[in-house]
Amino acid sequence: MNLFKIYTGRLRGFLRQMMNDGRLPAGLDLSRAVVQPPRDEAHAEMSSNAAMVLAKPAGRKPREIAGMLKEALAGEPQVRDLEVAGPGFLNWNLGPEVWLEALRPILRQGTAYGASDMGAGIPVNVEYVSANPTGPLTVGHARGAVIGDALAGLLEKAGYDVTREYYINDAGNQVDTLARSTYLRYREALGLDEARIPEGFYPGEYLKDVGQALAARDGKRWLEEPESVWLAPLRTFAIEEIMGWIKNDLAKLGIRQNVFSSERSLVEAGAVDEVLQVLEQRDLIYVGTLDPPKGKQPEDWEPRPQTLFRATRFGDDIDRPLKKSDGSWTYFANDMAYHLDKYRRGFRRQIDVWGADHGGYVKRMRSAVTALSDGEAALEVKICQLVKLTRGGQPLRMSKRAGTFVALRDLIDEVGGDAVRFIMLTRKNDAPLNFDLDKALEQSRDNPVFYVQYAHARAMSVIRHAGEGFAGVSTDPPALDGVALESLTDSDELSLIRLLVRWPRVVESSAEAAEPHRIAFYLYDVAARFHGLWTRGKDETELRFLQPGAPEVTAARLVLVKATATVVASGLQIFGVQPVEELR
RNA sequence: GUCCCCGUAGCUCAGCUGGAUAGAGCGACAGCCUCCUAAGCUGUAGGUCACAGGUUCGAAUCCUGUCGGGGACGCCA
Repeated sequence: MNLFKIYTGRLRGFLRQMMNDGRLPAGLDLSRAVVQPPRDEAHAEMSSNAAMVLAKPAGRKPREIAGMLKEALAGEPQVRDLEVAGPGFLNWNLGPEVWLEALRPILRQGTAYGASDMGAGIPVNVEYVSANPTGPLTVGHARGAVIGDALAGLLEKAGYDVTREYYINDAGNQVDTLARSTYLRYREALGLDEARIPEGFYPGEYLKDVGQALAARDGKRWLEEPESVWLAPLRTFAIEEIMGWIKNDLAKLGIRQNVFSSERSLVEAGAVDEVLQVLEQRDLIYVGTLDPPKGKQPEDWEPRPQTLFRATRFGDDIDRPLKKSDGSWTYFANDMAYHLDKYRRGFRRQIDVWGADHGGYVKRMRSAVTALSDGEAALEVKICQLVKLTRGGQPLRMSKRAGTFVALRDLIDEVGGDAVRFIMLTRKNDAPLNFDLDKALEQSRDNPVFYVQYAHARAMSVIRHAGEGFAGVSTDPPALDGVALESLTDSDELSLIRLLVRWPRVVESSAEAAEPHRIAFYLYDVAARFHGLWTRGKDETELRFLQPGAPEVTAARLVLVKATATVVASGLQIFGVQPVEELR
């Protein structure tokens, strides 16, 4: 149920008729001819660009086509105030009863309202966070986590079959370094060494906890053993420990991924060899020597023949190495194996959410997915820009080396998971984000979490009041469903209704663009109109939602209030944020 | 040197994939509480959409170039 979709369909029906009876040339592409809310609500309630879009291919003047459409649409019983405007827009209004009736599905469907079948159950894999298991999550990771999870929720709402996935980078040098660093902390926990962490080890204090946990579990078991014995078990132990923290932090944000894929398991299962096979079959692999990188030149650069993937065939800038000089696979080779695995699990559409520092990696990975799937699968990459933490406008220094980086759990403890989630979604993923700790706690219009939650709480407050002191008015959805709505006539009421009715459209366009932040802005907009209406009731008491002595009016307004709360809750659900019943 | 992202009001940012007179918040200024939560609301001021070309009925949006900011550039992940 999406009014704009319905009218787009009708309009295209008329256009097809015109093509059939020769008033328009046959074979026109109608896909760009749509019915939308106009940019400026003052113009009309509905608007179509059809005449302008079709003018050129039809060889007719926009206003001429618009005129024909106007005539056709004039026969629709609900359409009124039809007019051709500007360069060829066709504008019209619907009778208020159409908008009022559109409120009912909101109450009937509850937070399911806005769901779409656009995705048609197509499987989509969204991979996000995928932080190295070498330390706790930072604020930077949180952004990718939140964006990825909200995107997954959005696509689900839009009818896709979404899998939420985390790729554990538990292979390679970094986790070996983790194991060695853990060993030092383990000795420290047993009182053996002063904790002086040499160069080349992870200095983070958090590893003390891992060392102690290990000592508690295994006692002195590893003390006399050589590295070759303890490396693997300590690595496993540390990774499991830290993944536990990570999952815990994610849970506090309401994020639960369905699948955790282990890089090491994939490699050990021979997934990289399969990649090589596929590449060889398609002649996409060769041994060659790369030119040294321009600009910042590594000191130890020497030309060396390497095993290369022909990424340039798929739009990358250079071919990419698959093997390190010690003979082990590059991260890229492993990652190819992982994405091949996702493809073989049935995902033709894959989305990865990465940090800004991986921007240079996008082309090669997209190339890889195209190559490995022979063009059947496509990878989209959402790059998340940096988060700048401030407090009262003053930047907080974040340095991993100095150990003063802000751990995600500290941020959550200070401002709460919901605030973290919502604020991280108030910017597009590819724009930098300022996160002000004071703002996140502020209870003002400046703080979008609060502002949107307040709208929901206010709505619920009205419904509570109605339930307490209004004879003849029921607040149950089934009872509200039968209520007459004609008394909703104020222009601000109708304007709020039109905004609520746009919700399914917002879901679809946001999902199509893979931009969850649009939901945040929409919810803010809904909140603003609701607060506005509320406050008008201060002066104009006849506009208050609850009208003693007028049960019909009160009931109709309760439908609107309930619908507002429902749409807000439906949006927050996509974000994994709990709508609050009241503010404390 | 190459590639990617960004540049919109004093500040922080939207702008529905090319539409009509470019919109919010903050800050500034002027107002609104006997009353469903003033934790809110209303109004005013503020713009060469970085710049220059191009594409077209129409450009903040698409293309090219320039300037400015950020990120990336074999054997880290």
